[in-house]
Amino acid sequence: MDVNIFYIHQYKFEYVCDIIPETDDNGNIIEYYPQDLYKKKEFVQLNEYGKGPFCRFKIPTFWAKKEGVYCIFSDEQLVYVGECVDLSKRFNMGYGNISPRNCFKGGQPTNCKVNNFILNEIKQGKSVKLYFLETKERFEIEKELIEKFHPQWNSQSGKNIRSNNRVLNEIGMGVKITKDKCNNIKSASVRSGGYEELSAYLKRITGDSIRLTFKEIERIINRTLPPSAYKHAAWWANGGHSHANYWLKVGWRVEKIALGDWVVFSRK
DNA sequence: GAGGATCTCACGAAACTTTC
DNA sequence: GAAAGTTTCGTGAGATCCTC
Repeated sequence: MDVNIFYIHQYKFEYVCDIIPETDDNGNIIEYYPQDLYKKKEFVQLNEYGKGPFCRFKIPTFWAKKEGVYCIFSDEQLVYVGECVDLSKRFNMGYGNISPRNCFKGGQPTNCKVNNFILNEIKQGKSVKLYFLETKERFEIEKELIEKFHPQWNSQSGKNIRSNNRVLNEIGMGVKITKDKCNNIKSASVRSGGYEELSAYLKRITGDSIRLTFKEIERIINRTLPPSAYKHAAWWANGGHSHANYWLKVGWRVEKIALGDWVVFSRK
């Protein structure tokens, strides 16, 4: 019997390693608080799991560039299922090493959550083991396992559904209702929140790029920008939001952004 | 109730830093 | 200088809130 093989449902997972946090000379786990190192910490809020403490750990680099589904077990109990395109990166740069930025909103709360949970399990004397299934069908299998086992650390909403839709889209079966809704310019113009004025303004620009301050944009749209525009760079992403269509549809994209200060638009 | 606006999550790419 | 490691940013997508 191969002790490195473990069947979860009908899938053959390989044992990767035990997760072992770094310890000091006395064998005590080194806990750290990377959020203190973030230069802009005064301007952003910690995410739900950003408070820490966190630990550092690594898995063998043998697992680099391996795409598939991973499972984390705590004392023989399946606690988390995830997917990745590179297992080594996911753990050695993601879960195993929390960067300062990731403790804050707009960072990677899942990394914080999993790292902190692993630390707590190990502090309670439990052993945390990692298993991996190399597969291209990572989204489908991840979803299937989460639905079947309801692992404690997996969130119940958002990602799983998104992953499923991503798969459907990738195989050409997705019905992109959300995107179609966003592209419904006729109704959007009725409730555009002033962004039509921004479209019109950009349409009149003759150069290839323009830098506008937040105040200038507010004057153009004749209202204040929403708080999210000040807090989240994601608000300015070129897609994924209905308001982005107001600059995209006239051939512009956001090139650079200084939150709360200015935005550089450039022609697509 | 419909649909736009906002918030949040998650991944990967890019940029930057460190090590050899 | 190249490779490896680390950190930050950009993007896409779903959930929820809000307005009409």
